[in-house]
Amino acid sequence: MEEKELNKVYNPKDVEGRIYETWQKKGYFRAEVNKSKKPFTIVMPPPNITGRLHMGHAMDDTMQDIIIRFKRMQGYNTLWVPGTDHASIATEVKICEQLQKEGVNKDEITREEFLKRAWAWKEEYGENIVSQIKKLGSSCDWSKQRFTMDEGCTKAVREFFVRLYEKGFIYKGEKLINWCPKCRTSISDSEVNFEEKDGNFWYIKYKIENSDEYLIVATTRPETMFGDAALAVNPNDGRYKKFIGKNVVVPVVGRLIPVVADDYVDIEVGTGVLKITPAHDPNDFEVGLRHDLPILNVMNDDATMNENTGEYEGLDRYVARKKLVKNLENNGYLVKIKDIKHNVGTCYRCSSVVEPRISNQWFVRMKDLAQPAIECVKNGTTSFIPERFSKIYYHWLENIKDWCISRQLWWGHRIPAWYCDDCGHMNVSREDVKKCEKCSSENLCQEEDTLDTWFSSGLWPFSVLGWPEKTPEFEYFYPTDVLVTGYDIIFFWVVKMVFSSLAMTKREPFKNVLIHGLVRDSQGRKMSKSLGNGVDPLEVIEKYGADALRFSLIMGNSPGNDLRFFNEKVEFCRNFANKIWNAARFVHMNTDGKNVNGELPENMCVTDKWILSRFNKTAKEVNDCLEKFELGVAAQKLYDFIWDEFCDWYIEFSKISGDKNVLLWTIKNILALLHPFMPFITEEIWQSFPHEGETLMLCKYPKCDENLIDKNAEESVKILVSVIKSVRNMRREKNVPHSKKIALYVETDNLGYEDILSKNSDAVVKLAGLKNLSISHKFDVPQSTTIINDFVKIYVPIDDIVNRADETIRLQKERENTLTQLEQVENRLKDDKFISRAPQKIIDGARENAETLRRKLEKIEQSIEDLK
RNA sequence: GGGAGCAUAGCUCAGUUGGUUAGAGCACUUGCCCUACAAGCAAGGGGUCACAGGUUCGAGUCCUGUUGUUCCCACCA
Repeated sequence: MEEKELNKVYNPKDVEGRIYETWQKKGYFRAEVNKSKKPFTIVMPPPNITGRLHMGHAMDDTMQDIIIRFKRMQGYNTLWVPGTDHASIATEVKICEQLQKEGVNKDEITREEFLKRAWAWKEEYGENIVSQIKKLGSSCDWSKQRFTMDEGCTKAVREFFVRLYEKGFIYKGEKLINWCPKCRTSISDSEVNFEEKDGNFWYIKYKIENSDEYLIVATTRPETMFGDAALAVNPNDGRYKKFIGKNVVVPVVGRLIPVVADDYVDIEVGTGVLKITPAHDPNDFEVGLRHDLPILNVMNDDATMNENTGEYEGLDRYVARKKLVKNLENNGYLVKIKDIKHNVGTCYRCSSVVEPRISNQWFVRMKDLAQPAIECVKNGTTSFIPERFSKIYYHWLENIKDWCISRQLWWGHRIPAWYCDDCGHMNVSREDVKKCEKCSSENLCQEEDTLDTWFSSGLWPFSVLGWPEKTPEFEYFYPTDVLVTGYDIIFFWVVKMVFSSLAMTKREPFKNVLIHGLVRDSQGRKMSKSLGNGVDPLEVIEKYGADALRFSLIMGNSPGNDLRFFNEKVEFCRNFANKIWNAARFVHMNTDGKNVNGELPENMCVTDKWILSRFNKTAKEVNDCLEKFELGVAAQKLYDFIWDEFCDWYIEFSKISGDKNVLLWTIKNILALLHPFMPFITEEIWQSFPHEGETLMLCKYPKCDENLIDKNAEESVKILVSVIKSVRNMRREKNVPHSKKIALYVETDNLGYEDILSKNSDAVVKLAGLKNLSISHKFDVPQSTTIINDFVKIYVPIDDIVNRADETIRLQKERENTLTQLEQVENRLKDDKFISRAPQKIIDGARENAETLRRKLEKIEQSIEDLK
């Protein structure tokens, strides 16, 4: 890139692709182990290979890129590892859909054929999202890109599984799990969403054996009756005490089951009698265990009724329900039907109603693994930002249940267990087993089930660095510094990474967890496919540019809070980019070919000193905010400084006076300070100025230089600005257009004020639209309007517009306002408690303020006097 | 049932460990092409910081309660 003329309007499309390619080609994103430098590591949450970039990713990746660019410019050896997730259920669903389109059913092809398709799918679409992430400007080390099912990750998964198994944390057993009949797999508790749906209570009579008496049970799922193992009542329920121990007849089915007493039964709910179906309800399962009840499964994988349901076998659960209710009604067992609303568990992937079901699955015993994960945050090894999310994290871990990790899917990490056909022994091993370790038989078959996706993504922060090998990368870059993710994924993912990491590496996976909210639509609704309200980040980039999108997702947003997405906001961020672009054009016009090198001169005028002071203060604030991950505030500070102080004031001043080296110095440092937020435009402009080094992204991040903080200069410019603003204000009040040049008399007995105003009179004349500026300690200007600001008294003679009566009224109003303010301050200063307890700094401030107001009041009163 | 967030200008949101007169963008009003920028410049109007108490010299900020609202967890008798 060479120096060249800049267009009048910034066009991101001409810039972004070209710059990104250069960055990548030059290898600026690459990180190598270098023990002489301090590492800073972020591992990107891997997007699903089924995914398309959405606003959530855009925000997540922008946050990470800002942090990583900041740290890179600070001199850290920064590594940002990207990658993708195989997303077992989501991808399997896609493959099945693809098959269906060809008229093929999943059971009609072999596992091998299926996997071949899945890999082909991954190859074809898996990189889509990667190219989209690049469009954002993300500076990840693409040479270290990983995939949760690549060789290394697979090795890590096996190592993790076997180690947990050997320590007894993994077991296989018949337990009640959530079953999705559509995906035909088990899913974990956190993968179930509860949705409120309309339903019914069916009140059904269960006759007591050899008696005319009966108990009435209210149920929402009558079809599970076939699996009833008992009725249960509360032992303290007087109504039913006499039935405890007796048998009842299951209607229609005719089977005898006992009435048991159990505290779980709530006397208040329903009829106070509960049917116990251990194979199809988690609570019933527990009750069943306590009373040693038989477990009778009544459904198939696809939620049709099974062989235990007689004539109902083969019917879908809802068809069977209808038929059964009819049957109950016809035979006089149905007492009544009540409409209710209740929460029904649904699959987080396909939204089908989940069937709780007894099943033989693999589990991780969580309790002992959870404890260190709790400790890790409690003792501050890992911190949540904002802190409040640690509460959610604790609550979840403290109430943790065993984790069902087996899935009846093909796409994923197949569980490394081999069953011996001869002796039945189960071989669990890191390597594929060819021979039974017990009987040496070679008749082995591997477990059909695969592992939950989160089982492998839980290892992500360390598996991507080479674990279980002790690679140099793992030794150097691990633990990572910060994880950036949304609050919706704390249970799914964050907790799993923490406990897995602690168990395997003995270290925390990351030092900080920066949590952000959801990106919502302009009405505050969640962006979703079904609502069709999603905004495509790529379209936004196309229209406004990546920098504008990035800035709009960050500015003014605080950690952990949701963000509403408005095109208008992107628009004003685009305008901001354009503002900088034009400021740069101005600098070029004033520096090109003029022997300006951007080195700060020895002697500077007050406005130069002022902008340097303001810049350094801003740099300090921005650095502080970034260290604390307060990206939204940092962006806001940059916006305010660049637009208000640099563009609106400094550039205007610089048209009159000031060293062009300071102008160039300031804009170049502004570009550096802004670079992590808006990487493309800052790089493009920086390249257009004379520069050292190849790229802005590897320049030193500006820090606050205390030597350039200049309190006097700031105070002086405050006076200039105040006078200029007073005049502009008066123009508006009196309807004097800027084109009408006016004479100005500034009265002050402060030599400092006089000095600063006379030295910068050109600036005041230009910016306030004056004919001339006179400064003295005393003026007598008849037929003039008088402005009294915090510093000086100003006379503006304008014959045709001054009206004595109006002037008096205006000044009296002014007097009232000032008086009220003065009273407030004086009251405070009269308060002994304030004087004795407030810090000296505040008291001094108040005194100074009172003095200023008093002087102002004096001047106003005198002016009123003069008008008489 | 348990927990958390939010409530600030017409709208969307900032507001650092409590500190003088509470900010921004958009929208609105008025005037401007002043040779970087009309995707702009200048100026202005608009707020009982949800309500009620409390702590404090001082509360948008801390504490308690109330109301409204959103979300998370638990839960399909």
